[in-house]
Amino acid sequence: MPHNHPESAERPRDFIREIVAADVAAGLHGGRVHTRFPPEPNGYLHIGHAKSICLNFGIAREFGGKCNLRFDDTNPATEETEYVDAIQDDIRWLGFEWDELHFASDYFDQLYEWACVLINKGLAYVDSQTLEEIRSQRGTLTEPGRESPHRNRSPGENLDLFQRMKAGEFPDGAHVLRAKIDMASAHLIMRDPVMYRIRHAPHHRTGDKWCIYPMYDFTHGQSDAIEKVTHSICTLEFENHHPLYDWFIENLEIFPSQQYEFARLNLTYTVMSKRKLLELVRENRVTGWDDPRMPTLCGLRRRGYTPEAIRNLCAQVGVTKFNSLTDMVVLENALRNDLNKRAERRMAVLRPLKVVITNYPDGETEQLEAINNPEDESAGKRSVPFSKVLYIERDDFMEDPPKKFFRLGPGREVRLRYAYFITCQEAIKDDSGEIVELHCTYDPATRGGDAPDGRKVKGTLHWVSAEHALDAEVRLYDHLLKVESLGDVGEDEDWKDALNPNSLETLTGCKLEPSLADVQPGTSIQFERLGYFTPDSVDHTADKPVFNRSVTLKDAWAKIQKKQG
RNA sequence: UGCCCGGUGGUGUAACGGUAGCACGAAUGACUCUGGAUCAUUUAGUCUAGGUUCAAAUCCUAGCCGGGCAACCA
Repeated sequence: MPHNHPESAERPRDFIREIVAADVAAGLHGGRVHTRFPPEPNGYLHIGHAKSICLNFGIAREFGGKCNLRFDDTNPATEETEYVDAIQDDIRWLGFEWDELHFASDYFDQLYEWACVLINKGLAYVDSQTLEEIRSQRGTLTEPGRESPHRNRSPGENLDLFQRMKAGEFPDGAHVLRAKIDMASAHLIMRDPVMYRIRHAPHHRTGDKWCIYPMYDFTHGQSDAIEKVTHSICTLEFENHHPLYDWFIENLEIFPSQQYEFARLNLTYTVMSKRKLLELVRENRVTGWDDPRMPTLCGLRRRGYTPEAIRNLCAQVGVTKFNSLTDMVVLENALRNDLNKRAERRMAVLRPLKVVITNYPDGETEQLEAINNPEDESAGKRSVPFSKVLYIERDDFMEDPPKKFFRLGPGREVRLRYAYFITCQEAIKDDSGEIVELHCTYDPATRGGDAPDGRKVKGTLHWVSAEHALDAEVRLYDHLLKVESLGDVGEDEDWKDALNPNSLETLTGCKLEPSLADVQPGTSIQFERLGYFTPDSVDHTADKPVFNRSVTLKDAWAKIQKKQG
């Protein structure tokens, strides 16, 4: 069976795209492809949603089709306009634009009519039992359920009751509209599922118009049908709903949208449940939905992640029905790969150690030329001031260095990047024995960083001139969780005990090279040898710079230490 | 115990009855004014047992393991 899609040969393929391609080839719906992304506006989008967004919008783009954004807003208790706005911002930021914007709540009138259709067909009835009664009759995994005493009410009676439910004659919970399917079905979901419940609650869009609200199952497929969605792609937990999805469409005789399920994205060391993320926000475990430790799109954005990196991750993980757990390093690598090509380099010292160049003239300053991005010549060059007193990273000096430590130690010579070779002559300590300052000498002949005699050094350090340095706060982020997966947490334990207590480390008194004064939020910069950083979009000001670490650079020395340590 | 869906190196995936491939990780080496990047090499896999077939990761059967389902949530 040959594949005749040469135009799509290089695209990432997956089982859903193959189905779509086959449907197009077969001329289904005239070859039209229409998808939708259907978030519930009860929280912010996270990177798991990004996978769904890339899939749905990506397929539409690749097959010349359309993709709608539809808010699945059938539960007035949890949904808010704040989320509606944020979700749209995040989708656009990720790089996608919808063809049509819809709200399931726009279909409430149509849905009500369709409920009446089912009542008239004898396929739906009003049940007046309590929630507990209905629950107790549902049966178990192995035993069939029992039929409600109201199951055989006449269509006329049902219609009357349903209209009065809508008219607001009854309090919450007094009645419910149920589909009349099969209380003995092996599919629990088919045991007369609830279609409508009474909720005297204002809705973020329809206000007080309704006091009955349709359930997800009685909304989603029909919304797809109304919009003539050809491929309704959702995550695995809706697989069980598939027969019901089809049942409503068939019995209503409406457009036959087809549902397909794929596995949601799971990442190590983080949580992807909206409920849990909301818990972190409400309990102030994080500063908000956009806390840079959060896996939300706004959190990742503030952290310094780029849309490209997130889209690349989604392409790399693929689309399957296998319930997988993707290593966080894949995401981190996607960011490094993107930023390595684009981010300009600067020097910044996070934990400063003072260095005095004893043989350098007092009061002199010279400008040294530095390359902005070795991966991109068009990024040009800049000058960096050098003077007698500098800062280097505390980690770059060891009093008693092991063999594999290539940096500074007593009597050792290293290169200061773009500047000079220096040799450590003396480490000055305070009364408590802590090293407070290094005295070094420099070799004037090595200006720029090369020795005319061909002498080599093992290490190159970043540095900042003390006199010219900018003071800054730098926030270092680590995993939200200290365990790979919440699946490792026992059911009797509080999942929040798995939160990493060291997920944020705030450093003050960091020293930046002066050119960093101009960096605007939204820009990613590599601090050489340290990682990629970005000004914090909330707290950064020119007077008081605040940088977030997006991701570290790969660190071979740290790896050696870890292996030996 | 019922129903639905899955199981390919450490991780994520490809192979559509015909050479088990790719990426990430890991390891080694080269190069390097970032212990970054880059380049090269290596590592390691079809859940099990039967069956069909010239040929099975792929089809069939059974088992094992994992996920989901008993909200008036989505």
